[in-house]
Amino acid sequence: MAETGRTDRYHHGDLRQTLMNNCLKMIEEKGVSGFTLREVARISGVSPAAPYHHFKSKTELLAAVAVMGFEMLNEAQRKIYEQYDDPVLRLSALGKSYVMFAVNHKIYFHVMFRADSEVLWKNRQVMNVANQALSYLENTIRELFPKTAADDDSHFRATVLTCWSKAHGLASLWVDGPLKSVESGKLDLNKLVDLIFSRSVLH
Amino acid sequence: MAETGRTDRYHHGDLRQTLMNNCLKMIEEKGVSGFTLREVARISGVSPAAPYHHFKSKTELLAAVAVMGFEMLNEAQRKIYEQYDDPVLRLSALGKSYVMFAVNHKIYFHVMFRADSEVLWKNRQVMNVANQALSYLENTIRELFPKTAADDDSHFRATVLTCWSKAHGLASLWVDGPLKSVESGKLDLNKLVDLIFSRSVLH
DNA sequence: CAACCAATCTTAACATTGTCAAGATGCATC
DNA sequence: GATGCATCTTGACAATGTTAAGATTGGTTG
Repeated sequence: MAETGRTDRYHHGDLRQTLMNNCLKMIEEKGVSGFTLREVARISGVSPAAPYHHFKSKTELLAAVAVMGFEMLNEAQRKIYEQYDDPVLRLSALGKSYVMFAVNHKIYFHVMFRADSEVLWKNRQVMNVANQALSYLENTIRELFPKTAADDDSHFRATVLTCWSKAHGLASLWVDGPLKSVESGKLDLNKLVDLIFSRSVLH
Repeated sequence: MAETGRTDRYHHGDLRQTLMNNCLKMIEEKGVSGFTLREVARISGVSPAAPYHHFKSKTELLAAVAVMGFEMLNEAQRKIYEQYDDPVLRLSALGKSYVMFAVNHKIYFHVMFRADSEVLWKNRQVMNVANQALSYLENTIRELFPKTAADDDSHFRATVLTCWSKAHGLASLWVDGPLKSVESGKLDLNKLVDLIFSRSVLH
């Protein structure tokens, strides 16, 4: 890999952002497990210890990238949310948007849901921003299942999860490998997503 | 961790199996990313280089565990397949079984779909055994969408993927963390799975 | 029974990694 | 111009994945 991001000799300027960018670059080339703090530092033109002034550990760098990814996802979901009025249309559009985000930002999706998840989901910032992403889906479905006073909302929750599961499952299978090898490349993702989310999504 | 599996002084007997067992034990305690070849060797009462006579690399140990997991999943799916005659009932039972496998064998599921997937899915044995797991689902859905001669089976494929996605998505969200923190522990998984797979699964 | 052989295990070493402590450097502020 | 704080470096540490070369074993063959 080429050296990137070096500006001065000593001080850097925006090392934090540079590290995150080169982290993504490296994961793209070598995979999540091939990602190395030392090499990211090397590529950023900085000593192995430098990143520790911006991130507490290797995992926290990944967490920061994950947060960035969730913010992008949230932004996409928000746009969809505001674009549609009809809850049903909105719901399928949200699902499509979710899958498309995963496909168009594989590396982010990897880091968000794959890399070291046991540790990742203990990070509060990650949890908060992930919760926000979920809220768009919840609000949309809430309109379809208005909460009655003494109703336990298990039906509501189940619907939220069904929708989330379909989107997340398809995204995971597509991005994480199985689908690529198992179902080969014959499938048109666009058509597929349409089919999955167009037909009575609620059931 | 305690020392386990040591029998003789030099020769071991079934080191291969011992390594796989202790690998699972270690992942259970320290997570996938905390898993270490050297410590697995240590726990198994063997030198750091010994595992290399049974697995080409650390990743191939994980691949072997993944294969074992898929075989267990296949076995479970096969039983369900033979237990039900009606394709619709069979379908929802297969989905339920898939999720239940993930929940009851979290560590296997982790290794099968999480750990180092970029590398894992290049292993042929993994691909084959994963394909077999998929076949139960495909055969069941095929009965519901009989193949007409010149029909492109995009509808069939989409249905397969919808079902797989729902099951895999729910399993992933449940096992991998997000659901635990985001939706808290208020949900009864059994009820949930019933709800998701009982209502017109095909749509 | 003895000699051999292939499988299995060990010891020793290598480069690399994540991380930390101590010190150097530069920017801003008084 | 001196001071203080954030930022970066150097140097070190233990741990890891992996390999090469040699020791040990049990089974097979003469």
